[in-house]
Amino acid sequence: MYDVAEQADVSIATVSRVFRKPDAVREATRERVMAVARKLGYVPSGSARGLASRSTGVLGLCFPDYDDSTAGVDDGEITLYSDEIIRGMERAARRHGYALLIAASLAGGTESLVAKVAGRVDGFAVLARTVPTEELEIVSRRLPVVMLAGPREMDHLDHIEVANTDGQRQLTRHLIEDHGRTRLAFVGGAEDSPDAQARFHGFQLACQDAGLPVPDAPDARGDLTQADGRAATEALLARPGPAPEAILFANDQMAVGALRVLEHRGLRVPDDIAVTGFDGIPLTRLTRPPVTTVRQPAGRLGENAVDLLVQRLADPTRAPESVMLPVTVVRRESCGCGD
Amino acid sequence: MYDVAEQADVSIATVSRVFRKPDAVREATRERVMAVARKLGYVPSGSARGLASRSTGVLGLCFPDYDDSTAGVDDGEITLYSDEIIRGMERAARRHGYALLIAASLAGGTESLVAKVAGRVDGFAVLARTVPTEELEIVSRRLPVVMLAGPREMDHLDHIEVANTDGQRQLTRHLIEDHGRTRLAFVGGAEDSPDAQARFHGFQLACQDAGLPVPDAPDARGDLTQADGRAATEALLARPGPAPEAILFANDQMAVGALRVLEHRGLRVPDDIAVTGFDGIPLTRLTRPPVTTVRQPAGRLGENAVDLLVQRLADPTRAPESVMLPVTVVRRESCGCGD
DNA sequence: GTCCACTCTGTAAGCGCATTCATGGGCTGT
DNA sequence: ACAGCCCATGAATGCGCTTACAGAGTGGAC
Repeated sequence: MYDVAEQADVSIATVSRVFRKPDAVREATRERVMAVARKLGYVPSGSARGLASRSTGVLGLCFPDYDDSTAGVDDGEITLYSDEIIRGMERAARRHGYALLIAASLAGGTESLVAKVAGRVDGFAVLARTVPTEELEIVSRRLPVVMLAGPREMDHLDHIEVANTDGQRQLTRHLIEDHGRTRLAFVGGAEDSPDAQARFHGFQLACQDAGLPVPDAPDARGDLTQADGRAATEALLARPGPAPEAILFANDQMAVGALRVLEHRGLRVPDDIAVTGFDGIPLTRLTRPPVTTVRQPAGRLGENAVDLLVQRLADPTRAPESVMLPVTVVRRESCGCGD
Repeated sequence: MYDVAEQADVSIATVSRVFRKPDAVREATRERVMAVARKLGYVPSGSARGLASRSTGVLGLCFPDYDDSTAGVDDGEITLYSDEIIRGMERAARRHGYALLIAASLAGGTESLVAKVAGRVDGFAVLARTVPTEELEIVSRRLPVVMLAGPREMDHLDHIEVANTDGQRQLTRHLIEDHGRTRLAFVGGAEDSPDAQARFHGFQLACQDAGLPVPDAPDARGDLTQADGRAATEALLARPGPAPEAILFANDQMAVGALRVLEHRGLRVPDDIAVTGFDGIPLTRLTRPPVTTVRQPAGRLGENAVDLLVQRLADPTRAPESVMLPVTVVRRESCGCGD
């Protein structure tokens, strides 16, 4: 910048103005500066600007590394949930003039989040359970943080969640009322998965609504993978007594896994047994039969996150907001609906 | 930082050391500082650090916004190519201690890339044709840039591409030699799509290899969407003379589109006519029949990009490198292979 | 011709941190 | 007990930019 100023025979302040508020500089001067800048290949330092202006123009997103968890064994088979969120955030951020900094949670100890993201952005979003609460607590005192999905752990943060409970409740009701299934089994996720919990709760509510017996716990649990879906299904079918008329899974991957087991056993879906999932991953529409599920608006999660951040940046005194994003029951063949 | 220093009764230099080189500070001091930092919720400013240390610890990625182009009409049906690249880069970047800044190309004029990304990162990758060459030219004088996919436009940049030509050539040879198809039709992309061009060229080479007539241009073109795939297929079938024994598409989306048309017309795939795609998107394995295609290693594109950047950062004098990533022919039913 | 009101540009003071260099204190060895 | 060393720390400088603030020029109204 100093070089540009010198060669254009102006002060660095003017160079700065040319880029920040071009209107404040006479046209002749501006063009002269621009020309020199181009010639010299001037690239303004984001760091310096950030330092001087106390804002970086960047928003952040922290998400878990799915490497060895939900990713689904079948390589790249699904658009990962977080991919959609990233995309949604990127779009929205761009609209607002921000860039997006992303970082999967790193094993690198406490320093990680703070050093990697918090110091470089004007605000950021965190996928629930990605970052230790304590650390969030600290960081959120310095800059806006919005929590994505999962329950609201810290009530002074903005927070966006999807209507897990309501979605599962609707889906269950559909099974009961529209398809007359009453012998239902629910396959949950790990006990510490809030989403899976909420979905099970929705299942409970629907049972209650219909006057069916309300179970205390899922009939089986799995780790949200296809393999666990298969295992859970085997387990359910091995139970004494009549087989369930429908199995509701806490997520799609498990439901898809179940399909294979059922087919293998000669059980027809949905005639002999209905199957449902949750999440709305693309895979569900491509299986045979296509799986009835509940679609999560992952992209909108990201967009809303940016909106909240931008709003809070504009007015830090706003009251923390908690948004509940609606979900959509997607009826397909696996529950008995035509396609 | 000044506050922390004051309350911990040390100088700011010591606070800095506690975070940068903890070993250089006596343990007692270090813990005292850490305690105060935690108490105060100290978050080091990335900008200031970047300024002082002349490096940001961030790598960047510029990619086109697929909003209204390749995205595929079927909402979220595919893992977008760039999603995989993002993921690959993020992983690799994290391994090397970098964070990732992403920005889809923005309509915001020339200022955009430079202001948004270049100034904030230590180096970045660009998906081919995302950024005007001239702008890249300028920026690449200041920091490492690696070009992803597409032909090598600037020979002083590091560059990674996938073996489009070779892949299509192999695939075509497979069709000819292993399935005995000789009446082939190729559906290309837009004329200014280097990837599609390269693939067509591979097709030409294979024809030549086999002593078949070598076409000058694709038999049809489309915009890489399913809709265009359908249209192209209709067009081909409407031509006078015998129908082709195989249609090779420049990408998967078009091939998938074709499947529907063929089924509708009562043509069996692959018995009456073989179909192949290119890219290896997940969708291809889920159609009926599954589509033979060529898988692109998108994730590895991203990882390699980071590797190149890191290497160049370590040694700016290295000679520019051009990496060609191998692709894999994935044989499935649509070409006549068993599944 | 004078004075005022603008417009455009320059001056200078930081922004929060890393880092070099100097300094002081403790320790070793004698 | 003293010289010599090293380790831990502090003081000071600068990274490249933004942004009041002030100053210089320009034009118009009187």
